[in-house]
Amino acid sequence: MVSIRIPQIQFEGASRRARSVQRILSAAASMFGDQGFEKASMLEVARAAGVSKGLLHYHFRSKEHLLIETQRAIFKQIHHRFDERFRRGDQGMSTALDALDALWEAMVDLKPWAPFMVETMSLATQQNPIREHLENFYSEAEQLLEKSIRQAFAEDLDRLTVQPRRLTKLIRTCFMGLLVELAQAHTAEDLSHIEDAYQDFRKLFADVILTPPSPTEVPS
Amino acid sequence: MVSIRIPQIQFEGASRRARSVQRILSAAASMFGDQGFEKASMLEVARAAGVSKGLLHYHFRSKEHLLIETQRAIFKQIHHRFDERFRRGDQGMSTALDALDALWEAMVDLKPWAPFMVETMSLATQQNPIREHLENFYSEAEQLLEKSIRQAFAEDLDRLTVQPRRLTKLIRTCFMGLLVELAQAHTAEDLSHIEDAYQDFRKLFADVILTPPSPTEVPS
DNA sequence: ATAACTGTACTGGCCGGCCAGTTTTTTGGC
DNA sequence: GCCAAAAAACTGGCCGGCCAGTACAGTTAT
Repeated sequence: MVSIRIPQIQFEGASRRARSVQRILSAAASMFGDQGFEKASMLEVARAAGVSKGLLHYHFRSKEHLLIETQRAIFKQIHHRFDERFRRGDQGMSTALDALDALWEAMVDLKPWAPFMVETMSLATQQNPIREHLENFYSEAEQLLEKSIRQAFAEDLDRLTVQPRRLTKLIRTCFMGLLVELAQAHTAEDLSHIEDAYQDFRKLFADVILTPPSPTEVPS
Repeated sequence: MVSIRIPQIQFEGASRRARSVQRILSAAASMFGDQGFEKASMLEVARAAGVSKGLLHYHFRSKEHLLIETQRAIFKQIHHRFDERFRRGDQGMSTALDALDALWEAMVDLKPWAPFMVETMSLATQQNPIREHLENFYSEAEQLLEKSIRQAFAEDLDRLTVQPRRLTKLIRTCFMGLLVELAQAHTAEDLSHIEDAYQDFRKLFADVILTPPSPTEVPS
């Protein structure tokens, strides 16, 4: 039997309905991440959530709808964590690098969901009826990222060597890579390597994107 | 019916057996990439390869073995393309950046297999009997990358601001991200954005990793 | 003569969806 | 408060279809 570690996604409503839905969504993210969408059965998800299989179809039209709603919940969670870290300006969070750190910390916090995210990344590349939905989520996340970047870099716009749009794509790609690595990490050593990688990315951004080499320096 | 575009993986043996195996492997990579490993059926793979279902089980013990062999063939292909680009020193390919370009070009050449690679990345994060095999492939690829990096940077080792081991992880992460983006790209516009992202990565590496900021410059 | 290959038929298991029936919660009249 | 009655939430088993794998007798290429 697979380890059943199910961190809760969220606690918004205290109604019976809301609680059940949350438990199902959390279990779904776990099972879909651990076993893959196709391999994980509705019965297993139900068992992991501690409810009956019928209830899954009562709250969600189909297995695919369950996946979509799970994805939606995870993205909501990411946005929430990101806002929480970044918006609470209690530590002078104002520079672009702080925003980057906020995003990274949100991702590390949500590491348990990384395998599920990678699964959806794979599903988004395949030919299936839910691809459009998944792409929309990623597109929305990218727009949020771009907005945050423009906001975070507001006071440093003139120091930027790369336009915000292009910088968004670059950071998106970085975090895609980091997400995959996070999902594959098993040991604490793996994790520290990934943390190193992030710190290197951070340094690259700090040195080149924000602070272009002094103009007196002549490139080869 | 799904589009059946099946670029050949390889043409090494001209024997009937070899030809059949190649066609099956190519079809498998296509179908597993398009539909996912679980969803794609052996019958569909057989049809796409233009052979009978029985032949699949004649050459491969099981569906999982077919996946492993497909993955092995793709990695072989990547190594081959990389060597082809990098080793043929007909254009003064000698610097580390040229090696990076060679790797990138190999990946772009093999873009049709990107969805399959992403699928295996996802499978590698999940709990299933083939994870170990997939991880081994990725581990071997990383070792090859590190070897190439040490070789490519041989004459610039003293200019490096990051140790080769750590640089390897960083580049691995970059290319993981780029691979995911490649797999999701549909339009030529998408592709050009990804190409931009690579060029930005390249510039970051060129400016910071290889050419540290002049020591007179004082960081904040 | 041997290896490669086809086509069909069969099986054993799994799973998504469905539904008839049960339990819990809410509602509203008193 | 209290108690039906209605509504919502929930259960568990059934069904039809799909699919990996097997078996095998016959066909084609080397």
